[in-house]
Amino acid sequence: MGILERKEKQREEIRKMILEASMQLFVKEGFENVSIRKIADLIEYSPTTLYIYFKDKNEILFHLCEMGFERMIASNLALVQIENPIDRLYLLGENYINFGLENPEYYDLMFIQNAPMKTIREQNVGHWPNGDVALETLKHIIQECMDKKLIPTGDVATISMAVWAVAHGLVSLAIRQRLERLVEPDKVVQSMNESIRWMINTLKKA
Amino acid sequence: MGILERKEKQREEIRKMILEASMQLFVKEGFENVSIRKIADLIEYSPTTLYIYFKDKNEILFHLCEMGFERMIASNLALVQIENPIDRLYLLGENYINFGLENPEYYDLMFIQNAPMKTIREQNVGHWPNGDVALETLKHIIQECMDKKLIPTGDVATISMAVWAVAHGLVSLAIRQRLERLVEPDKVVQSMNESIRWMINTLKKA
DNA sequence: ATCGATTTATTAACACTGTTCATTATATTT
DNA sequence: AAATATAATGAACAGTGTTAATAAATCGAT
Repeated sequence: MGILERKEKQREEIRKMILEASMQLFVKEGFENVSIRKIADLIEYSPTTLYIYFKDKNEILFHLCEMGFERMIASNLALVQIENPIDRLYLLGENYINFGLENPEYYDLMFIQNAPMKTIREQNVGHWPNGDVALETLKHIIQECMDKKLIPTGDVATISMAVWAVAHGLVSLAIRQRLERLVEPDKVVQSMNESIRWMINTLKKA
Repeated sequence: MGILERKEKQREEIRKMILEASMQLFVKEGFENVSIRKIADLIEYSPTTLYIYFKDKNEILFHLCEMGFERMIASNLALVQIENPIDRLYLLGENYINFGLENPEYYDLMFIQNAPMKTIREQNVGHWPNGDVALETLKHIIQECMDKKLIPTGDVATISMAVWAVAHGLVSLAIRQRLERLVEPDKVVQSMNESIRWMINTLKKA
């Protein structure tokens, strides 16, 4: 049955072409400028062809979202060396914030936009491979912090939620220009860093 | 010059008509279904007429956003009675979260969407009346908490940022279905409450 | 009251968007 | 070679925000 395999391979290759063209548009012109027609133009296919390889635009955005997570996970890789879990937690947070500020378009897709979640929900097995990996990293570090009594004990999910919320809150308010109402625009990043530092410090003291 | 006044009044009345129709669509059919054409249909004007009264759609969305803040500010009014500022802070957070969960569409416009901010930036005097009022409330309570040494001291803006970030992080992750990855969907709200409680407790202890 | 100017409203159109259907072209199987 | 399955397409639907040109109504001054 080598022929079916080859067909499947060809199919996968075109899917890859579509996703790469999408990503090219995405990084160059931003999220809003990724349209089915523009992707089709880039790979010199007709717009309707994309619907043979993907259910809809949301599915394409979902894969772009997963690519974003790959980047983030890669940038977290250096953290395994740090032994003190609370230092690791702090650096994870720093990494998260830097990633968000440096890749606002990816961040948008990963944590703000509805589109990727729609695809996940439509798959009856709600698969989110890379997203879940990133969350597991957080939970693991939090668990380690609690095991070593470095932060107040509690339910892992609950505390992970709180910590994630701080980081996401800061990043999403920042990239949506809401923090400029609290401090001057050119001091937003600095204030964000002070905020998490203050937060982690109060966490440690508690 | 009573004639110019009357003209201004008429103009303001049509603006109001437009905004009321927009809000009607907004609360009934949600944010995505507010289109220039639908608003125009509702008030039985042509779509282009709206551009005589508003610069663009963003400006209409900005006003809807302000209406959202009015609701939120109104629901915060009961807080002035509470004397202990940390209790007031806790209730403010609770209020914020409840508002977000009960009015996700408004919340979206107020804290997530770019559109209203675009209008604010385009006004050379970046006016955001109701948004700023809401932020002042938060800052004021934080300041009072610090004055009475109920939370660790620091820059008001920085700490306000951190506190806002927790609340906004929770709400925005919730309404964008991201928290369902951390706990089961039907336990999200409960976990959110536990999260802020844990957070405020560690704040108090520190 | 009429003329000219200004304001207000509309029609038509532009340049897009995601998506579907019917049709054609290509490749595979019988 | 004919029949069948797959892949690709053009045309179209139903919508989006927005603008330019045009018509209608109102207003100020003669």
